[in-house]
Amino acid sequence: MEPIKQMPTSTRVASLLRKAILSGEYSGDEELSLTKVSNQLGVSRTPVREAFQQLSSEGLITLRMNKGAIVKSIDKKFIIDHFEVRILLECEAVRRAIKNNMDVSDLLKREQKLKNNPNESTIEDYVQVNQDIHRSIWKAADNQKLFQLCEELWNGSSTNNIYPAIEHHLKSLDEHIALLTAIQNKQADKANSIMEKHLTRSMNNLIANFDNK
Amino acid sequence: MEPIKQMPTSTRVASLLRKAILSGEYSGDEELSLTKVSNQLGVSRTPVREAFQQLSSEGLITLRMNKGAIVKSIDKKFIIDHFEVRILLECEAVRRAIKNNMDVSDLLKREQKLKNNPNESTIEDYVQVNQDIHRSIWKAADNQKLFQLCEELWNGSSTNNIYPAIEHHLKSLDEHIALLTAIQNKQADKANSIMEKHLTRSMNNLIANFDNK
DNA sequence: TTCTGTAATATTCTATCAATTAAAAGCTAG
DNA sequence: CTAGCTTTTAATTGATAGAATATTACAGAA
Repeated sequence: MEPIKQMPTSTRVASLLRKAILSGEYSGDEELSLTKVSNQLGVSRTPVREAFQQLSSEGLITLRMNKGAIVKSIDKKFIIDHFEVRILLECEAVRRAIKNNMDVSDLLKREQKLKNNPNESTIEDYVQVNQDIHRSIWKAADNQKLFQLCEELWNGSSTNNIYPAIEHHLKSLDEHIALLTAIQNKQADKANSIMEKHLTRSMNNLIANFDNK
Repeated sequence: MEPIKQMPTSTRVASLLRKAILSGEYSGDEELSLTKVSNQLGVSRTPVREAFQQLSSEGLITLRMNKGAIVKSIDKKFIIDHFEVRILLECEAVRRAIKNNMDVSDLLKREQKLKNNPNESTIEDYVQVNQDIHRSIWKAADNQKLFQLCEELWNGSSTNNIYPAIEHHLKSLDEHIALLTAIQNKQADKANSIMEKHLTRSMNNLIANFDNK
């Protein structure tokens, strides 16, 4: 038996609420009752409190002294604002990764493998390699703060938490290969442009999905 | 008697620890004991825990499951990384502020007043107008996420928390006037360049101060 | 030396107490 | 009798302390 490594309750609660907020289960400006959430989830109030603070620091809810929390309304502008910053930071990360001679050979191999054997791969494989590529780029940029913010924006981006649509990942595959190739050839401007288009497409995908509800 | 509006304990503790960490009172990779801190400050463990999470989200400490927290080592690279991202974001904010026709007349008046009456102004006045200028620019950029991150970086920047040196603010005064004027005249590139120099000077100031200890 | 079991120590979660806020009932004045 | 203000009351959050759980250190045996 594998001793399943258990997440802390506060983190679990935060993930749950994050998912719920980003997927639109709470309407904007709705009040989040601390006690209600704790009762619904069957946990104590303390971990829920901690989850609230976590989400507050991510900008998904706002806390008021002695008055509880209200959820930010997730509208079109929210998504655009989010991705504009993501584009700014991730493009900078790509530039720095190229300057630091990032090694992309392993990632390229994995992407090629996915491309050649599309039927043997699960959706989780795509998600995993997708995340690995982005994380590797942030890492190669060699700037702790930049890495931290990229990760924060990644987690707050509903694309990865909610709708890992298969078509989206298939299109991303070609973009990723082009991106990695550009990095390998040290074509900074080209890599930059690909990254921007890649993220813009993700954003539009999300907005379209958002408008349909 | 005035009913002083009290900050939550967790926020107070977080401020205390943030100041301590940024000013180098804790050596890098030092373990922070939850119970010790709570005993030292004479408060319960819960608010300290919440403060830890706050600081963790700011990247000043790292938490490990059931193993407590360790403080990030604040070295030269930490400061450089921090300011490189700040420059990236705040320069983008300036560009957007200009595009959105930011109104700088009030801020310009306040700066001129400070410049003309240097003796009637306290250090707090400089700090206040300094913060107001930057915040106004972020606000005028009209991007919630960008604003949030700029504020986060501002708070995590030791310049404002620790050493509000008077000479630094005097030099900043001229830079601010030049910056605001450039914004008023919609000279995006110029404003950008001024902002970058301004922040770089802050950074170098901080590094010099850091090396002296 | 290496592995295992026990003890100590620190963290995480729960339950209770205290303080603040919002609302409802009651009272006075017009 | 109604409007407006005060007081009381209900409910929610903030803080504290104790119970449960996980990790680390150390001692003893293979």
